[in-house]
Amino acid sequence: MAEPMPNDGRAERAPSTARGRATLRRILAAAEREFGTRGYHAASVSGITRASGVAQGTFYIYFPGKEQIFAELVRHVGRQLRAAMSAGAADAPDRLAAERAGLRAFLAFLGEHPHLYRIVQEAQSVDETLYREYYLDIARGYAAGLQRAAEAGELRGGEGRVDYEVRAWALMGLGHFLGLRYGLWPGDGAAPDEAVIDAAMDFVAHGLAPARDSGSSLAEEAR
Amino acid sequence: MAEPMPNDGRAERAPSTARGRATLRRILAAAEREFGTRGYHAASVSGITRASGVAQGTFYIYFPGKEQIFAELVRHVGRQLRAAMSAGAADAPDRLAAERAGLRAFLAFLGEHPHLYRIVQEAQSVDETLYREYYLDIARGYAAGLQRAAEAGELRGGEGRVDYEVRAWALMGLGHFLGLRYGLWPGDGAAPDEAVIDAAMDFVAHGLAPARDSGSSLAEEAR
DNA sequence: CTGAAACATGACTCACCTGTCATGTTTGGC
DNA sequence: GCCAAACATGACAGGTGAGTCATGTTTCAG
Repeated sequence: MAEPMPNDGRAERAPSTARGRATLRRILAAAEREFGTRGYHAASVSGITRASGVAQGTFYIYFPGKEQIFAELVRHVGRQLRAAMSAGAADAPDRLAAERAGLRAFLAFLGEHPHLYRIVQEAQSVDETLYREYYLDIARGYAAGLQRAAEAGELRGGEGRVDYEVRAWALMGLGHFLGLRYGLWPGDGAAPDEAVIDAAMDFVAHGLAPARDSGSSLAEEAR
Repeated sequence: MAEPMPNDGRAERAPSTARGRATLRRILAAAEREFGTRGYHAASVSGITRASGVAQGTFYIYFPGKEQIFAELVRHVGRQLRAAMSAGAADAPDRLAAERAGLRAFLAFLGEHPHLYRIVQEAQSVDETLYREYYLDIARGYAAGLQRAAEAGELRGGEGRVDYEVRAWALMGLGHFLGLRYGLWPGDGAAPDEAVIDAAMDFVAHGLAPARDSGSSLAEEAR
């Protein structure tokens, strides 16, 4: 215990002068570029200070260290992404339409800001807790929304809390991987987005099982 | 000649003596532990050599550098994971049952070897190409399998190549995220795996859309 | 106007790590 | 049993980058 904690005591405070606020903004902007293009480990604090035209020591007036500014950026990108998706899904007539609009907005965001999403993903190796919280947090609201929609008759009902949570994670994973494949990785015969979205929503809405309960093999194989 | 080329000419060769093979094995085993527990960047070649009881220089007899042994491990873990999933799904009666068995095997693998999957995921920030190839490769086979199953009437048919590819990516993402949530991240009210698998397969089979006909999903047309 | 607090500087310290190389030691084919 | 090739050693060169600190400079409330 009692290890030398570098980032102790002094909680982060907002700068109190206009000059301070401007400097902070420039540091954050430079950090976003630096982390986004070079990745967490290749990025350097000196790179950030150089790019923002600020001295090495100035950085440490605003952040205890490299990890903390990174965490700040991850949370910031998360807010942006959610805002974009909410905006996209704002006036959908029902929940399935909202899912479609959200997926479209997500893919669009990745296409426009690939380096921002990269920052979020890097959190996985830089600070697993941060990454976990990022998704646990989204999942909570997501699952609740799905349950509400089910109770409103817009989706098939689940059998319990777990069902909605699982669906939320399934949908997040689905979006994430389609985002990787069609949003971040160009070429390789990437299909036009609308076709991808149609195919994805067909799956989301109806699943893989053959049409109608033709009594086919819904094998309830035990263990 | 005499240009100082770093990792030139000499391709990686298998050791020709028993001693060499043993040393290589020990280095790989230590590297798996080192990368798996500390992560790529915190891991060090010196850590690997120390843990394997081998001198610093010996490492470079077998690998050109840290990145190369990491890539080797990623591919190795990939093979293990696929083998485990194939084995799990081996005698499934139909494609949906195979999906269920594969998901179960995947979650089990993560639970048993969390640090191995971590290695694969780290590839994302260490060598994006490696990561991309990992999934593109799996997706190819996956999509083909889904298409075959659809043509055999075990799944709903898609409208074209894109549909199957999208489904493959959707299913990989679904598995990945359920793996994160229920395989790698303990606590937080993680549900028992069978319940998770049931919920996941219900979604995979039927999607989210409300049942159109009045037929309750509880009615099981047993034959 | 003034002085204390906020902000800024950048050379420097310290820790760490990769990859090399000159020098041994072991192996196994013949 | 011999010897060339394979394998092994570990000190070290060379590089990087995070975080510190003693010393300025700017701001703004009073």
